[in-house]
Amino acid sequence: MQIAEAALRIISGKGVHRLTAQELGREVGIADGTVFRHFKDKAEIVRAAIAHLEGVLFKGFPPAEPEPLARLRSFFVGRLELMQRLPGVFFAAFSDRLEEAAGDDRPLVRSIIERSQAFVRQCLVEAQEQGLIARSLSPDVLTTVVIGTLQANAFLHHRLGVKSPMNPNDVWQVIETMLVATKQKT
Amino acid sequence: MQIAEAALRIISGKGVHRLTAQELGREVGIADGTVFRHFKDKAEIVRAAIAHLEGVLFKGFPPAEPEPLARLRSFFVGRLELMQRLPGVFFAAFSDRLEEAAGDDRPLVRSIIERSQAFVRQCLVEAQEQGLIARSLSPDVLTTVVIGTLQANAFLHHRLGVKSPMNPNDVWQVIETMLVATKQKT
Amino acid sequence: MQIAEAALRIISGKGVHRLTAQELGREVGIADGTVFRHFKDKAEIVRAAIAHLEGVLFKGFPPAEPEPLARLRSFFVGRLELMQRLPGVFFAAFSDRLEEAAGDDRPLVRSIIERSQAFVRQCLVEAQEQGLIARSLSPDVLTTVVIGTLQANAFLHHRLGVKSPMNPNDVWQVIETMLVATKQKT
Amino acid sequence: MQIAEAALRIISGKGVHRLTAQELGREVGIADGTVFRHFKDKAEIVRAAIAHLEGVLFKGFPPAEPEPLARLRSFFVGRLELMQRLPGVFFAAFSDRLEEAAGDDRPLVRSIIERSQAFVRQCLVEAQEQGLIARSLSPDVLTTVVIGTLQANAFLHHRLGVKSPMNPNDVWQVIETMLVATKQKT
DNA sequence: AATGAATGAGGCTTCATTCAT
DNA sequence: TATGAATGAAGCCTCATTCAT
Repeated sequence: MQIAEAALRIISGKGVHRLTAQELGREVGIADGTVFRHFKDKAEIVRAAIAHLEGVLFKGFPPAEPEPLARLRSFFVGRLELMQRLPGVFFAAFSDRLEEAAGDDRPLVRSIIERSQAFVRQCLVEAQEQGLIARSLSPDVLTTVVIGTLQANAFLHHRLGVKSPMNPNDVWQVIETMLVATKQKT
Repeated sequence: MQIAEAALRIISGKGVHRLTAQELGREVGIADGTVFRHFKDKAEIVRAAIAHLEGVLFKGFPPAEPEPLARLRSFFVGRLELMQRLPGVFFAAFSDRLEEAAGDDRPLVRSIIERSQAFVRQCLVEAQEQGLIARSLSPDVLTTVVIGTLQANAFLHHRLGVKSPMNPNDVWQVIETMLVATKQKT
Repeated sequence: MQIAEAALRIISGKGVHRLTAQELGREVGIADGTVFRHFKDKAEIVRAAIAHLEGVLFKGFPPAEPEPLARLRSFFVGRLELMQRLPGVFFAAFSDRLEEAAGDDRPLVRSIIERSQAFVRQCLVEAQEQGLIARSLSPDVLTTVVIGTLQANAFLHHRLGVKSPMNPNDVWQVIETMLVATKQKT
Repeated sequence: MQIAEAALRIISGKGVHRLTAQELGREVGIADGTVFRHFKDKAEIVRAAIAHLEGVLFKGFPPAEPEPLARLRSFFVGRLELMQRLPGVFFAAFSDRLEEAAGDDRPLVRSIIERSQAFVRQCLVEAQEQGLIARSLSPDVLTTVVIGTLQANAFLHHRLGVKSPMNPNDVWQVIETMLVATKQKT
């Protein structure tokens, strides 16, 4: 739905406090009152915006590669590429703007994050089982490292306005290098 | 100032949109109008809250250790410990709530982030120069890994409400293991 | 626009400080907040009120009479008649209420005054050129005499609440008598 | 009283809406609350300001000259000179700022005006009785001409910010010329 | 469905006035 | 008398939501 998209664009680009019926109407090209012909109230609009974000983030998810690190790479690079294409939208996933807008519906936002997180963790655990990564490292910590790197990239890109974003493959290369290096060490 | 503290507490705990004069007054124990005898307007309150946050985050900064990785460890563990003591406040540093509240004063928020970032990068570069970490890895990427891990921990802790937070030293151990492992590999 | 009219009515009748959104709403028959669906803010309302005043004052302006004193008479009597019909509105033109309400838009108010003033002066200069008034008298001073008489009439009428206003033609007759008398004298 | 003076200065210079306890305190050099140690409430302050204005305007009043036109001249020139010395204060006499500030005490302001007006009228009537001015002219109208000229001068000076004010004697000369010219005419 | 005026609550801010110190 | 924090009532303005057209 156009309105959900517009809502997501506004929230992530301008902030929750700019998500008003008027602004939405202007963005979509309808009158302010008309917005409520399509959605019962603002909460419903925010829910739709979150659903829209989830759709964008998890299109083609999960990746099909059988190798856990290749699968993780695919996910990771995909997300960074998405970030470069749709910086605002991607940033929204890690921002708390959505969460604030969601009000009572925080679980909706949370599920987006947990879904990614669970996937990353699963890949890492498999990689450890296959001896690709040192087994001694806590998969929970490794998960925060991987997710965090995505997050920090979104952060730098969107918040600090970094000019030339890093190449997604290069970023992954560094992560993978570190992950597998731990094995040699032991 | 009591009000600045209360403002930071509200922003990071309940969100920007709950930072109202009434809420602030209630938190401090004064009437809403009285707030503006101490601050010209809301923007000034937010500025004070940001300054307060900066004070908390950078108390005893930068760490004095001569070894770059020890210095980084000190910073990293310190931040994670802070997070466990003051989850809301710490989370605020990475959230965009403050930034939204700051309005025109975004540079204030940005400077907090850039200061940490520059420190982390400097430690990593020194470590590379001293041969502790593989020189081939981009310091910018490594910086996002380290900062991102902090960020993801704050995220998990505050947003997903993880019950038992990880031990700061354990988290650092994993990072350091990965960083130095890259050297052996080459 | 109804609101502009009401605003002018309130400002000139009760004073700037009574021009509140509530009062305006009451006058027009809408809620206070609704006022701002039609005008961005109070300044815009005041601007509209001034424009409305200008429209009322300069309807059919300038008079078409070819003789300068006849033209001036027409203007003068017209203004005094207007004063008797719309005392509040007319008074507003000379009051500083409007100016205070206008805030930054003082030029709008000033232009109303200067326009009348320039017209009066022009008539007097022409009359001097045609030998109807002694050439020795400063046109600037004469202008203040004519404008001032209007002003003082508005003042008496509105501020001192004079019961029976003077007849506009009689007032003009006195002025004209004095103006042309100066010629004989020389 | 210093406070009364300051109040008059503020009202006539900056407008009623700037007459606040804080502004008054700043002007006089005391704290805002202290203002109410000297005056019961704001209305009392305004009353004092009006009394102060009356004192300034009517110092040495009425002039002692026996000739009515000389007496009027003395008054007229005196007022214009006052205007050039204290533009704000003088303007206040004709402005409605004071009246707005006075609220319920409008009679106080009115009496200032009526006192001047009665004096001017008296001079003119005497002049007519002595045959200095044509008897046919309505003294009420003549009074508005004289008072109005003062008013218009204050207006030009203060409101339109005219750079070089007219010479008081020149202005009076024009008025007197016109007044006495009417006699010859008959 | 669409419109846009209207409502009314809520948030920011100012200020006269009070009062403990 | 002086101070200045505190109060509480307005006033401005925004916005979600409703509703007649």
